[in-house]
Amino acid sequence: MKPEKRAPLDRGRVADTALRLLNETGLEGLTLRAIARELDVKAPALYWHFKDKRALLDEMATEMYRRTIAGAALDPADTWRERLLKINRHLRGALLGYRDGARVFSGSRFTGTEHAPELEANLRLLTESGLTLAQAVHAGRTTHLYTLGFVTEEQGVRPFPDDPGEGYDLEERARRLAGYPLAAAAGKLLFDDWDQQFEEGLELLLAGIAARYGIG
Amino acid sequence: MKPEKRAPLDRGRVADTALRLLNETGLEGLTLRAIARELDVKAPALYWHFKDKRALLDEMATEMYRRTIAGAALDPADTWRERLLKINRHLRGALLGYRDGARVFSGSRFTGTEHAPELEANLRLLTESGLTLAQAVHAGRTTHLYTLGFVTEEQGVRPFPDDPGEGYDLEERARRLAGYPLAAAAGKLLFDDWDQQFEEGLELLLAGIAARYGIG
DNA sequence: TTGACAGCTTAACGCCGTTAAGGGCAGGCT
DNA sequence: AGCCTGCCCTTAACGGCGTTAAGCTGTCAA
Repeated sequence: MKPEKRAPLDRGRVADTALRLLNETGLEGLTLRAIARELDVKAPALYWHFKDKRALLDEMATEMYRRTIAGAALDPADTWRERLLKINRHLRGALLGYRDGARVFSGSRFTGTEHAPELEANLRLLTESGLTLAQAVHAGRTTHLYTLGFVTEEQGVRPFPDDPGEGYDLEERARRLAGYPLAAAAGKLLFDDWDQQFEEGLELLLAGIAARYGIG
Repeated sequence: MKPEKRAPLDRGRVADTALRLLNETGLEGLTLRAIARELDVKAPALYWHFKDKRALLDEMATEMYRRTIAGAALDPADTWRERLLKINRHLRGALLGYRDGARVFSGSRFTGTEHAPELEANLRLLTESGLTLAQAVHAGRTTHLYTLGFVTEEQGVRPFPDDPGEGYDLEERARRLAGYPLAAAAGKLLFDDWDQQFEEGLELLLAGIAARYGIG
């Protein structure tokens, strides 16, 4: 009965395992020791593959991005509108797929240049739709940062991807805000139906891009 | 020679001191021991005033918000456009006033109901400008989350409030992105002139609100 | 057979948030 | 005067964290 030798690690396997573990533990509980245990290894072994924990988190964010664009199926015949919608919906979907996904993602920097082809394609599509390069950058970045801000908030209030409900006591909130009728009434709008909230914000941005940059 | 007795602590003094210290140490270095040392006290003393570190961070965020609206000078005669501009510019300014300000702020929940009057006033102004309550909520929330996302990114790239420059090597970036001319050219647009970038995103949102909700 | 080097372990360091237990000191009651 | 109560803080310690130093093991080329 041999001890069933483990195959040697590599950056990819570590990042994959860490991403899987993230959904069980959350960012707080995602320790190097826990990741190492999952890989049947001791914590300092990870330092052979990553300079430090930041580098591992960066790799995780990069992998999240890889999976985002892999599932996106970008059609070169998209209109600028469809493209911006797709990108941001897929980004939100990918971030929601991991507990604390938005916090991990927006705290990290990509490790390689794998994001470049997609960025290039998007900029090309937007400029060919009649935007200047600067306008295309503004449009892409503003929607991107809105999406990050939105999902960060969403996951702050509703930490678990599959959790249907609140964790946030709306009744209690309404009681505290008696005397502020509009603010109180805003509660169910603010903490309900995240999908529709997100879509509405995107629509506002797209309408603004169309109006301000004069494209259809 | 008496040991010059210290006045007893309270939540406010602790939060103030922690906010001041935040600018020296950053969020990573903001430990309970460091805060306690600054207050001439030992770390466990803080647990008399706060249930745990989260509660202290929440109080810090609330104090940041208090200072934001204190400096805002909201005019009841504002148009909806001026109001949304003011709110979000002031919010960004306040967040930029602290190292990791956006991360502290968006990871926290307010401790009281002090934000209610301002929220109520803003909703009233927006609805009186011709928006439904739901539209007002969408407009306010979308701009708010854009601002949070923007400053989070901004402070991630440029951690120090007073730091004029980059920390981000644009030349090296351009070299890596050779072969992706649009992406490469986007670099100086992306990492330069943050003020103007922020304003442009706000303008997109305001244009979208005006267009989609049919107000002037 | 030797040597180099990749890939891992063991041991330890200093720091973290947090808890348990108790000390000092003010003010009111008897 | 003596005592009690409750506030505000200290000392000591716990388990866990990221990280480093040093050394062990196996593989493979010379």
